[in-house]
Amino acid sequence: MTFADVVAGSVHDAAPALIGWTLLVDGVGGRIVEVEAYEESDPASHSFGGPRGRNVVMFGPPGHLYVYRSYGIHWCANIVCGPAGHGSAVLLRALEPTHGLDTMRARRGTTQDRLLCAGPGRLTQALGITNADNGADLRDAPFELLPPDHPATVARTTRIGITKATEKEWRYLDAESAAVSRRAVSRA
DNA sequence: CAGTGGATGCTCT
DNA sequence: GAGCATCCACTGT
Repeated sequence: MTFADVVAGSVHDAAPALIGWTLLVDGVGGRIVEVEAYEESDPASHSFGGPRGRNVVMFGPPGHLYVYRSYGIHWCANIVCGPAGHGSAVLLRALEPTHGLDTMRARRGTTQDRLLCAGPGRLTQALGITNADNGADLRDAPFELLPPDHPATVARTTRIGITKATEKEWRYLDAESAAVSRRAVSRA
């Protein structure tokens, strides 16, 4: 199963299948341990209501990056999934840091390795992903995607930080990783 | 530990 | 002008 095959499928198949892949930007990054799925029919999704403004990348080909600014401060990164034109994407919420730890510590200004990539805003800061990467093809440099070296135990919960469609269990995480932004058991 | 509020910019399902 | 797919510093137990 190549990365292109994974992201070409339905976002609901692609999201859990992406857990365990390693994402690197210029050789810096880690193992994907937490994602959320968004699609066009989903009121919580930026693609809800069709292609307009910032969301046009979500309706493009799969395997590209969709980057947006969150709360005026942070960048958040998504991988476009599904057949082109479907407006679905997977939000990257947490990585387990494996490559270029010193670079990530410097960018994040912290020595707390547990929080280096635990959260969508932290992750983009650690990898140096910004608006300039919006629409980039993840098959091209400086990006690299490496397949899982061991199978992950994938857990499923409701999504974090949204106010619409909060009942959908479209958040997927590695149940055994300590690098996730919030544990599977912590429920409101 | 938990809970609260400020920072900050883009979109307007 | 309001609301937001967030994070951090601060407060009070």
